[in-house]
Amino acid sequence: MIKAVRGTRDLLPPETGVWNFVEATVREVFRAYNFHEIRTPIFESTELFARGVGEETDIVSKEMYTWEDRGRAESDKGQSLTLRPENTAGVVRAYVEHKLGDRGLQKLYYIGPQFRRERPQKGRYRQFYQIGAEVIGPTAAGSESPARDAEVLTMLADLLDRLGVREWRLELNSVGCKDCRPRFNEALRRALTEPDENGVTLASQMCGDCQRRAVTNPLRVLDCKVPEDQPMIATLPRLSDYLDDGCRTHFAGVTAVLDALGIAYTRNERLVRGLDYYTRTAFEFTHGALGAQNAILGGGRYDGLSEAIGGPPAPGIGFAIGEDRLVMTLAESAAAAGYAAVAPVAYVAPLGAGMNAPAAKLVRELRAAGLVVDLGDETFKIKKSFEGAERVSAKYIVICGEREFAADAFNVKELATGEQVTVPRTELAGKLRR
RNA sequence: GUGGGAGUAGCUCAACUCGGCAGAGCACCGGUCUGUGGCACCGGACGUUGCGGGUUCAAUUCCCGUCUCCCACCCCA
Repeated sequence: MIKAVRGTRDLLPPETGVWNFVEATVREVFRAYNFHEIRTPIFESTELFARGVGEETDIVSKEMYTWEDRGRAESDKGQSLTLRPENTAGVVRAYVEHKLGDRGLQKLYYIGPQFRRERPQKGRYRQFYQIGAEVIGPTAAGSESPARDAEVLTMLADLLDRLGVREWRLELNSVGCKDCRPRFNEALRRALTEPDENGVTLASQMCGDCQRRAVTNPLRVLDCKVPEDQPMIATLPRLSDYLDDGCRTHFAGVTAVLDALGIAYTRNERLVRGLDYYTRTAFEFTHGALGAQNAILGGGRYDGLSEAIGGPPAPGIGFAIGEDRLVMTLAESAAAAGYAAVAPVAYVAPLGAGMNAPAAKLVRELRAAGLVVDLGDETFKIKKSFEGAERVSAKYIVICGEREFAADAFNVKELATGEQVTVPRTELAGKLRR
């Protein structure tokens, strides 16, 4: 048997109803904040991700689905293409390519599959779905303002509340900018790798991963979870002490709005993000029901990303929601269940040879009237038609035999009560609607 | 990429310890019941025991390999 490949899966009804509920709610909430949808290609030039996401990140260095696309002619050199591992780089590429900055501040959102070749586990798939949004534009359009960060965070809080997600937590930090972060990085590196009076470095006493990170990416030492390392991490320089005035003021601007709106957050000094492009504001919304993959969504500001891929200065802030994980937290949401459980109002049961055609005509009329109607088959015995109606949870069954079509009036039976009435064709849609 | 657990009917699970015809419940299909359902009874189909190899007269069972899922690390959403 041919099966879905490792790390991919089929989404089946009724669960697809929950996904539709999520996406419909997303579109509604994002629209209220005046975001517009953008759809970018599923694959892009490999170079986009190498430059945008960062050559040194795990995503680019070992998790991408990359292949050589053959050239047009035999002699042409092929082009390296990659299935998108995230969507921000694609959106910024489109922003640059279409000079969207000339139209002012852009508020864009996307919903779609992303691909990373990781070992699958709960809440982690090789094809997974992200819902994301980006605010990006020229500085003059206000793209750098902390008001935009706060607006994005507020929108997310609204979305989670509207979806019925309970017990989410917002963790917030500022990771500094291209000016102050290198200073902090250097201080961190020194603290980790400079020998003390006994000639011993701090890093050498930490776990293997941290010893490696101390050299390659000291920032990541901060979110090490090895218990033995925690006391040593506590002695390291604090990012907040190294933020320059601009970053400090910016962060204060974000929290001032959140405080005024009563949106709860936790300052997490050790929240650093894995993609190179993040600057200043970094955040995560977490949820307890997700096991080790507890981040429902993450995001932050990326003021240098446009330049990194060869575009004009275009500060921005965005996030990505792990839709698979979000749906997991919605298992008990009444709103999602209600949305998913839409049943047809009626099941039309043609009874006897030659009844399929007139029944099809009748059903088409009802559907045109805006009703959700299902249809049986003339070969079904009446018992089987009732079972079919039960199976799809129809409210009514409409019996359509030769007698009914002759009289142009139909027996309508409410399945739950057993109540049955005869209704003329012209009044049928009205009866079913009640 | 690393470590641990698990794969038997569409679903939930037995049988495995100590090798001897692969089973139950639910679901499915048909009938009793020809145009009024849900119940009941009777019957049916249920399977390459994840896949491949080995040991054996005989393997779901023991051994080896492999794949997939789950959990954790890692990473991230």
